Amino acid sequence: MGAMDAHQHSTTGTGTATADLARQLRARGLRLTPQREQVLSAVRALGHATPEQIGERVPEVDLTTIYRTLELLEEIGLVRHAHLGHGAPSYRPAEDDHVHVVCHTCGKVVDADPSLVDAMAERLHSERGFLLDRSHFTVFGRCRECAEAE
Amino acid sequence: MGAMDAHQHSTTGTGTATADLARQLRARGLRLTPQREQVLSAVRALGHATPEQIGERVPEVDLTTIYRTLELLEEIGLVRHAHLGHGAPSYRPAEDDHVHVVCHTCGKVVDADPSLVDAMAERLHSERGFLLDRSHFTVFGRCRECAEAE
DNA sequence: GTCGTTGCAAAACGTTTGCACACCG
DNA sequence: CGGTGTGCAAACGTTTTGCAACGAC
Repeated sequence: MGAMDAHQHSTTGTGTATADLARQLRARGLRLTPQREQVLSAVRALGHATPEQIGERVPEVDLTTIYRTLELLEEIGLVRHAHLGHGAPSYRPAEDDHVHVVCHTCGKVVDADPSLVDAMAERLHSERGFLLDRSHFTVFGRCRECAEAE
Repeated sequence: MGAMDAHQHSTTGTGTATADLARQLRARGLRLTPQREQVLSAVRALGHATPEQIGERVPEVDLTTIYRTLELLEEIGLVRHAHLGHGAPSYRPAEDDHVHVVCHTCGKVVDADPSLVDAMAERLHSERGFLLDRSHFTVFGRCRECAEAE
């Protein structure tokens, strides 16, 4: 089991996940390996995952390789990461474009619409010429439940 | 050298930094120690600092104590921390209320006005009852200089 | 004198590096 | 076959923990 995961993320329009990967790698003179397919597949299946969680799902791939692969996949533009707390970063498919909202008290993570930061992005751009990276972005605070429980 | 730092942060209105600290500690049955005064003093003097940088400024205090003290000072509400990059967190006096804007490319950190996030805070609150913590907040992206250099 | 607090040593945690072998193209 | 990619082991930077001694109140 394991060879047949058919996540139909409509990435670049044409082609499956692996085809995207192969294309991007070839364009840079890099190689398509089973490990790279497996790690990308795991990220797509998990949605949000730390390097360690990915390692648990693909035990046959060494953790070192997972770190190196995630870095590569991020350069290629197939995955992204964000820091959702004090621990390890969380990786996800690049197509999942959203802003993370994390409760300091209960640790719950909610995905919010990227448009949430549009006003801020606009202001940073016009006032400072700063281009905000919406994906690498976490908002902390207290969720309704935790606020009420206090 | 060292004993005379007179940072007149108008904290709770009355009293000096140490008086604030002593009051807050006593209210919880905790003790005012030289180490706690020194660490708070260092944070106020440095403005932004990692635990290690604080340790360099107050070498007679053990790093372990610095970690424990920063945690305590944050609970008490006298300091705050934010994550400005992949490394160690940065601590600052609680009175310094601002939002951090960090360039991914050159690493430069700019302090922005807290009102920058007001629209987002308002929306999160009305739509989800979420109370945003403005101080623990970092915005990543690319600054004008780095964007132009590309 | 009590009990909160400290320093030291060691462990834990997440990540990176060096190197010989494996295998994609 | 050549050079990229992998696994293993070890180093690394940061933070936490356990414990005996210390000192604020």
